[in-house]
Amino acid sequence: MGRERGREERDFGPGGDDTDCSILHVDMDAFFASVEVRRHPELRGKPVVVGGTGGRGVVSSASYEARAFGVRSAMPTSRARALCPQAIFIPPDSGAYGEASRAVMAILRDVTPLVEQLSVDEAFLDVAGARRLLGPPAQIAIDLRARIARELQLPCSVGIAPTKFLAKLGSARAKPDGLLLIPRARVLEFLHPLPVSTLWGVGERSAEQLHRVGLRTVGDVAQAPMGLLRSAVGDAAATHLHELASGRDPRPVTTGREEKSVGSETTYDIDVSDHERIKQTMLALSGQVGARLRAAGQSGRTIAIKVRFADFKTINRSRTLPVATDVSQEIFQTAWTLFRALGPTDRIRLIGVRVEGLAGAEGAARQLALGEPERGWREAERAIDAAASRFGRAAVKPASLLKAGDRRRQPDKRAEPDRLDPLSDGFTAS
DNA sequence: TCTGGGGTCCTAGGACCC
DNA sequence: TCTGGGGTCCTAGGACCC
Repeated sequence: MGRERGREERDFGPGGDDTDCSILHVDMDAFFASVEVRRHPELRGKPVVVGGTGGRGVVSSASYEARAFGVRSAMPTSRARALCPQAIFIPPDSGAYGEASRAVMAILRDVTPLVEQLSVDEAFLDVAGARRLLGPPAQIAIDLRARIARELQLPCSVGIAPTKFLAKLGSARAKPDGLLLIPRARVLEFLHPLPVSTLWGVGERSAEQLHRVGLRTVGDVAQAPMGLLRSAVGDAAATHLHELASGRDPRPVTTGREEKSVGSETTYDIDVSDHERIKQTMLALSGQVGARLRAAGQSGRTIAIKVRFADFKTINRSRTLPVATDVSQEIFQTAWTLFRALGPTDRIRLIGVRVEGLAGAEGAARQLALGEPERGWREAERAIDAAASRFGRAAVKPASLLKAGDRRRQPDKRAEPDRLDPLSDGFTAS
């Protein structure tokens, strides 16, 4: 096993022991922060925090300079400010990160079509088939890092190992801006001293359960009797964790995973009691979800809402329709019915709308053929989609989302519901 | 310090069918 | 007249990941 930061050639030359290490895990370093630094070069070397800057924001990404002060992802922005007041705080720009992500993934796919994208900033590659053309995996990783740095000016770390889980551990250990090869012969030596929380699928709760029965390291889990493991985390997880802890992980790198649900949610700056306000939010969220479904040519049968109360208690309610839909109006009507069924509520912090059980658009097509009443809505919404793609989403919106003043002037883009997508309950163009 | 928004997967109970 | 067990679908909750 060798660690590299600018010393790749010596540690990972073609003679390196990367026999049957054909899985690469590529993970961008402090991705959002790095993209911001790239477009604002004056920020280089400074603590940069990307995250919600409103009262209830959390940190999405922190540069390593900010991490030195203890700033971490998912931490409330207010805490990050307390830890590092001199940091530069930047609101997220998902469009920019998506664009950077596509550029990264394109480079990865240039190496091999066997790329499994895990999230916006990480992916697995199986380079077994690329060996003959591009050299041993370690060399491929070295070239890949160099190319991403040169063409995109973005740092990343790469793990190389016999399995996905180990490759992921490798990239984590190599950060920032490094590379780590874990040869098969040294897998257990690497794995067993690590804390149980390193295992994929072990979060705070499972770690607690494992600690409770005396298991603290990955080695402990590998050697634990299955009965004990099952009592701590349940049947399925026990089997899975025991495999991972033993260095086994048969999951292949797979391409083209299908999406299973599409949702949108929003947290209020101040908890809301007014159900009319909730209704407007649901209308807007349903509009976003419907628009994304239609853009993706998908539809789903199950409509789910999520409600988080002031005390952070969170509930979900769902209803499955006889026929899949991609119609915002139908999503909204179902969501609103589910909400009203709750009766009077405590103050609400978050509202979410999600469509699950996705299938291609055949469901929707069938509905169209049957001439069901949603047909009118679908056509109206398609017209809005077309207008929005020409003039922007802000140009078209449901009349009920316009504030009184907006009826006479341009929509106020800063007003919360106006950022949300149109619904067709009588739309207007501006 | 007070907890975002995008998701996936698992469990468990009840309904319903055979 | 009382009752088994398997399979599938639906709903709710929760853990987890990035």
